[in-house]
Parts: sequence; C-alpha cells; structure tokens
Amino acid sequence: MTPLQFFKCLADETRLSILMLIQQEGELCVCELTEALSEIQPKISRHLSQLKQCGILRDRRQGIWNFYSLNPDLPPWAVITLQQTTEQNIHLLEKPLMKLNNMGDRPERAEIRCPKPH
Amino acid sequence: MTPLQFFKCLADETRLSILMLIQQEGELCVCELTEALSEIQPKISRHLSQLKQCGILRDRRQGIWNFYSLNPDLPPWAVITLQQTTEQNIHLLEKPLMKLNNMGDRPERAEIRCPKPH
DNA sequence: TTTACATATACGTTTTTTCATATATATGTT
DNA sequence: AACATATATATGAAAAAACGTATATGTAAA
Repeated sequence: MTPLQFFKCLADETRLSILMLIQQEGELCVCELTEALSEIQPKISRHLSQLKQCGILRDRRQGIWNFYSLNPDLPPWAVITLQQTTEQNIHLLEKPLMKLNNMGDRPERAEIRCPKPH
Repeated sequence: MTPLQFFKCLADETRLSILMLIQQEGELCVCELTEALSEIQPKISRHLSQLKQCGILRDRRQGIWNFYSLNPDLPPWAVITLQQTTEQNIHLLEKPLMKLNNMGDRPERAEIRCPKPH
C-alpha cells in the first residue's frame, strides 16, 4: 500500500471516523458502525469494503455479523498515523462512542479462551 | 486543523510529493518544486496555496522567490505523520531529489548568520 | 423451505476535485 | 518606464469520488 492510497482512504469523513473508532475499540461490526455514526448501512458497508480492499482493514465473519479490525500487516508509518491521530483527537469520537455504548442488542464477540494455568 | 482537512491535503499525488520533499529538504521554492516534480508552475502554485491555506505550510518571500516550509505550529499527530511517512517511504523521492540536485540556477537562501564565539 | 436479519453490491445521479490555459501580480534590472 | 523572471489566480472543462435507492447474498432460526 502506498502512502497516497492510504491517505486517500483517510480523506473521507465516514472512512476516517470508521478507522478512528476501530483504532479505539479494536473490532466493530457493520451494524455497530452504522449505529455509532448514524449513517445508512450501504454507505458504511461500501466504505468498509474499500478499506478492506486497500489493505487497511481485515474482516472476520461470526454468524450473521461481520467484524472489521485493523490489518496486522499495516506498515509502521500507517499504524503510527492511526494511533496518534486517534489518540490526539479522541474528542471527535465522543458522540459516536456514546451512541455505541448506549446501543441495545450489541452482538457478542466469540470469547477468546485463555487456557488456565494448572 | 482537523484530521479530515489534513488528510484531504495528503490525498493528492502532487500535494503529497510536495510535503514529503519539504519534510526532507526543509524549505523549497515554487520553481524548485516545479522542477523536482516535472509539473507546470500553476499546478504547483495552486497546490501550495491550498497547503498554506489549511495551515500545513507557511511561506516566506525572499526577493523574487517564495519559499515554503512546514508550519511550526503543526499539531504533533500531523508532524509525526509527515515524518514517519517520509522517512519510511524515502525511495518515492528518489527521482524528484535527483532532479532537484541536478537543477542549475537554484536560488540561494539568505544565509543564517551564526555569531562567532569570541 | 419460509422467514428474518445482517451485510454486500449494482446503478444512475450528484457533488467534489483536479486540470490546462490564459492572465494578473509582484519583484528586480536596465 | 520598459522588460524579464517568479509566482498567483481565474475560468470553464474533465475526471474522480460519494451518494441514495433498489436489490442481491448469506446466515440462522422457525
């Protein structure tokens, strides 16, 4: 992924919000992002597939939900950009995070099993 | 400056190249950027004024030349983004830097006078 | 297999951005 | 003043991106 491709992806309000939310929350599904950003589903879905297509996000299907998270193979300059931008502009996420936390019927993640020490 | 405004500025090949070159070189004038990027002058000029307008660059007139450099008031997340992106993608500047260094009649900067220790 | 819900994609339209060309301004020199 | 060089801006056209709506796909439960 070239810097130009990367920054083109960040240069849209919906996509930038999606990325900052996922940077903050780790993993989110389409319906959560739709609710958090108060946008219609096809719009969120279209932007997500673009972000996946260019290699910034990856997705994981769990039942009827599709969870998106940052691609772990992202180059360091891209990771740092997302981290710093989110961290230093966290106030921009206030409303979306509120809507997310007040959301009913939030899908449950498959729990990660941690083997207990015996 | 919001992250959205900032990334929109980086989402164009000409502007991104300008910023990476200035990040690398410190200060460049319109004619140097025009030569380095092999673009026509009005195109470079237009993008420069956009970058100045949104607060990423500042300019300084010296004689007939106008030198552009990074705005020192840039927020940390923006500074880090430019630094890391340039540093880790320096190969993208190979050709422009070559053209810049081979350029004849490069304008001379006003020298910064360093007071000699007595 | 019918139904319900979550998500993805197709399509035509509208909006935004970029561009080349022409022209204006600004500075220094003769 | 006239001229040359560097830079800025205006304008209309072309290209790219984003959008809403409709519809298709995919999964699970009844």
